[in-house]
Amino acid sequence: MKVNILHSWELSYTRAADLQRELALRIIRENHVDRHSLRHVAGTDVSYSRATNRCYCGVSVLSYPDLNVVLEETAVVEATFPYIPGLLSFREIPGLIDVFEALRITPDLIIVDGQGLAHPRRLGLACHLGLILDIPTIGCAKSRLIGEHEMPAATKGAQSDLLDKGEKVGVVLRSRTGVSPVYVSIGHRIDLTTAAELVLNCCPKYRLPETTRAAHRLVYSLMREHEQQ
DNA sequence: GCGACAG
DNA sequence: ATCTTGTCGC
Repeated sequence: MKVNILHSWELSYTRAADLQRELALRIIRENHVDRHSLRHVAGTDVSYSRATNRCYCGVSVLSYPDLNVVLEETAVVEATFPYIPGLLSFREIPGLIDVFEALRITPDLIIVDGQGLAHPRRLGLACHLGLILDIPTIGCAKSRLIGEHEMPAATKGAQSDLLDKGEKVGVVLRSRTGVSPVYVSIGHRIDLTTAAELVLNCCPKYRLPETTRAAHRLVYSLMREHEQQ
């Protein structure tokens, strides 16, 4: 599919942070997802090899609402940008761009493994990727980057607000009864209520969305065969 | 200065 | 994320 690169990926911390504040102004917080015409939901993930300094990137496209894998694509690139909290997208997106350029389907929605709006400058990985692909995205992270919240009830579906400086930037969602919650925030072209609802619909059995689980299996097995471990 | 800190 | 086996609990 077509990808708008938007900018360079070799930046200093200050330049990258400035760029994030600038790009954040372009994020569309209104819902553009029609849950009734939703057919293809994608999940992305990246695995790293400490030994070879390589990134294994992948996307799994699943049918919705039955959640079966219909198409997958991968890419292997050298890691250039280091992991810096708040700048994750500069580390992971270059490889993901390769993946989406090779993908023969344009997903209706992407659930990203990381934060969206729940970011210090309101441009987490999900927002950044959504802008570049111009596709609705949701950030679904396994742990917190910023914000305060109470713990939601232990029952699946329970949620509590994630607040940062008084702004509601996401929800802490119990995607499965009795396990630690996930952090959901909007990426691009969707609203928080719809985002939480769709993430829940993608978690019929486990804590993480089936999209994320499929993408994780994809890149992890790819790394294993490439590294011969 | 100190602690926090997606993957 | 990765380094790594078994083990506690529903």
